[in-house]
Amino acid sequence: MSREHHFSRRERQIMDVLHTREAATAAEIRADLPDAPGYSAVRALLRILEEKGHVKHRQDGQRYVYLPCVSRETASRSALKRLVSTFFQGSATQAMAALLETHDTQLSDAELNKLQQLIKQAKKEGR
Amino acid sequence: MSREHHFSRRERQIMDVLHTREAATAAEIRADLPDAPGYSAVRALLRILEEKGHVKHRQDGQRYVYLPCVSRETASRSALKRLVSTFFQGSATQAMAALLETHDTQLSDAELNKLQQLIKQAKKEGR
DNA sequence: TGGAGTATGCTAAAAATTTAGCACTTCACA
DNA sequence: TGTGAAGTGCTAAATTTTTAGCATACTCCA
Repeated sequence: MSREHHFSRRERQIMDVLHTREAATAAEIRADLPDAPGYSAVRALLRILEEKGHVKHRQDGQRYVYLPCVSRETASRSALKRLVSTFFQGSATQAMAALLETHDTQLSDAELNKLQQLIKQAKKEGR
Repeated sequence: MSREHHFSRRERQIMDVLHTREAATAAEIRADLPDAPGYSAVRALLRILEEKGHVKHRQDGQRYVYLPCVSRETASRSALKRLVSTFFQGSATQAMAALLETHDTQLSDAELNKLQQLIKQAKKEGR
């Protein structure tokens, strides 16, 4: 039993869908899946993910709505961490620089201001 | 033949190792792999990855050194893009905020200054 | 020169993932 | 009230992934 979240390909795809949507039915998940398989296949995967403790469901009327066990925030943090360590030698700054470059055309002044604010705050808290 | 890089679990692990190290021999890769399998297994995977065009090798003396076909920069961009869209509804700003929060204790003033600089620059270029 | 050490190539088997199919339940409503 | 639509549970099969094993080549050096 390995500790790490070594999701299989489909498992990861499903987890991604669940994290972007927060919650979804099997049918909705299926709709978002690349090369979507049959409905039963999705449900089988969900059952497995549930057994492994990565997903839970609640009953909504007569159908199931699935959600990740881990909050989006937690999951995003660990994903960021992995990404930063894989591609940026652990430097969050480099990662942020890359984000700025890639998305610069889409970032409004308002957002840039917000970032400046955040950085100022970080400076204060840093000492 | 699907367009997307739907790596299998091991394939992804290997690609990650290759991206962090830029280049590595089969033995080195194996050493970095979680739950490392046998040496032949790693080599087999590398052969597959090479067939699929994700990895190439050059001969160094009498052994192979493997490298990703795609530069770290390119790969990191697409990884960031995916992550931002999965967890932050496409908002790079939110992702950067998360990076600031998670790593704030580790960010030196110097780095924060650098970031401020980058943001200023983005502002200028933005208009 | 010949044996240990370290490589690669290849193939087939083991294990895991992924999938479809069938049986059954519930609900809505004609 | 009975028929279709939409859902779930479960099982077994198809496919992919993952692995080990064996044959072979090359280098280094005693």
